[in-house]
Amino acid sequence: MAKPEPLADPNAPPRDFAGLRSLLIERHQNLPKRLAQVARFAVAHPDEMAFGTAASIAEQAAVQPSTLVRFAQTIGYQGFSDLQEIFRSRLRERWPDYEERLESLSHRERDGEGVPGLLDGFAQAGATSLMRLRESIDPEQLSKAARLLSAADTIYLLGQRRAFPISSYLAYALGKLGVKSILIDNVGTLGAEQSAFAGAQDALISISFTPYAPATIDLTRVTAARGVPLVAITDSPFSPLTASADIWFEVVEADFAAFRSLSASFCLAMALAVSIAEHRRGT
Amino acid sequence: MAKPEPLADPNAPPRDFAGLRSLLIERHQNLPKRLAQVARFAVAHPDEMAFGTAASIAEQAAVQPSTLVRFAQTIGYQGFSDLQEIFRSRLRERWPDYEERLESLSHRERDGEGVPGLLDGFAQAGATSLMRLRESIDPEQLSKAARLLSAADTIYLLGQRRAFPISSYLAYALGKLGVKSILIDNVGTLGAEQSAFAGAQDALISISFTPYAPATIDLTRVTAARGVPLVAITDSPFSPLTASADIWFEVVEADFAAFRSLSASFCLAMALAVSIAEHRRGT
DNA sequence: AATTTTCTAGAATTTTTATTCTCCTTCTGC
DNA sequence: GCAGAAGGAGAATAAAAATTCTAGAAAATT
Repeated sequence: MAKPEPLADPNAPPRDFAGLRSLLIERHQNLPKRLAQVARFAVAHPDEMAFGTAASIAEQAAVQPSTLVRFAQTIGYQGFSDLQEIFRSRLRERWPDYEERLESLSHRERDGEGVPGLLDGFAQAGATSLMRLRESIDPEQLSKAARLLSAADTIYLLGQRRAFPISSYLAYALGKLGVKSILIDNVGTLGAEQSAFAGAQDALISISFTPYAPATIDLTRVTAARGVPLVAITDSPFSPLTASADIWFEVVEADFAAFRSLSASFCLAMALAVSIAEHRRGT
Repeated sequence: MAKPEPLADPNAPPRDFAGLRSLLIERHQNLPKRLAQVARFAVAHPDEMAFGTAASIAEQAAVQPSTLVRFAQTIGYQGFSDLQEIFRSRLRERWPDYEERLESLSHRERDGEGVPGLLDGFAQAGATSLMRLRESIDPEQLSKAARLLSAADTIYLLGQRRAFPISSYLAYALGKLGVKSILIDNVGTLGAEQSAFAGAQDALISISFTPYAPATIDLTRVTAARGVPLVAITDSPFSPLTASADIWFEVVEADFAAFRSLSASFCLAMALAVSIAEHRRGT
């Protein structure tokens, strides 16, 4: 063992931002003048530390670029780039990859914490999705969609595979709200027949996420081409649904363990259903 | 004026993220193949665009680094670095902190009016449900359920009306995870026939909430009576499902505008599905 | 089908950026 | 106030990154 592995090295620098931050705060007073200066700057402007180049940061912190390197090395990192990685990771919201997850999952399982980790993970993904949804949906769009849909005689609902739970839920909710709707469930591949009588006086809600189910795409296209107003719920502006949609919503769901949440999509669906009913009542 | 100032140049590329994003969405279809590919990647992974180097981004987007430069120049930027600056500025601008947002979520309800308030309301209900779920589910129960279900030959899935989205989602998720399952959708009231071959070597997941759908109750009772192990997801200890269940989970969903959230139920379903698969893999 | 134009991959080049090194300055302890 | 050590500035170097260039492939046009 000529080269001791830094597994539990107490001098090893922290790999996460929180740890680094407290380390800087703690050590900052017994650091040489310039290095303390850098430490203060780093704590005060973590964003700059993440994005800037050594030169630009040095200028703002009023030190030499080389001082930044010395600083990083004094703290215990390999160099400035190594240190910067920590600051960048803070802004990266990305979940660890699937493999890494599974790895840690099976490790924690031994300590009797495996399964609850799943529950927490999905709960977290769901909550994140809901937060994002609130920020990304334009109320005006929602209002417009509700107006368009409330004018429809019958609302046709289309969603296959992963989107099917949402379309079937909409059928349930609209029914309860007294709004006439037809669920195109494509049983027996009768989707074309189920949607055959939709006309310009009706409307269609199509829901599809990557990888877009061909049935949804095709049925949506032919139905919209017949002049049926279309509201789409999908996950990208490049989705095949957006082209023919009168109004479309982009819902980006967070994922965990390779499974995307559905919380945000359901939330939007519920809001849509209720606001259609409100519009109808107001008429 | 030898050098015209690009003040109101219509060809000038946007300097803010929102503008860039819509520009990409708009132009992406009349862009060459590779450049369109980059546009899609950029919209889908803005974080990567902000952090990565040209080489790393190129690899992930499956193009050449030089293509990124061409892309940036085609859009109107000086080069890749110039373009990247936009993506970075987005992360610099505002980094919303989680607590603050949660706070605003619970307070905004009061001054919510009409349609936008709906979205917030459902988001809040969903988030609340998820929080409660994390606290109320006993990890040990979940683990036991996963063990029981992973021992089954075929997993039968039953849920009607409001619970149907969940059972149909489970059919999708288990399929993707390579776990044999059958969805008892009761089409044509053929539920009894669909579940007829379930035996002691199989298992049943029944999902039902107040007011419990008669079809779910009846089918569950007769199937469980035949000795099929039963895991139930329901909303009360007094639910008609609990009596015959080997393991049951109580999921209490928050509601808004007379509609109960489904977030927690989905979250539990996902956790259950993945942990069944984990158990299987471990065997 | 032929020709022109546009587009792309990959190598070559230039530029930018981090790091190292040397020499000078500033403290510290006696 | 002097010797010695530690700290710091700035030039020099090495590494990495972006950009440009060129030949060839693909697409569009005639």
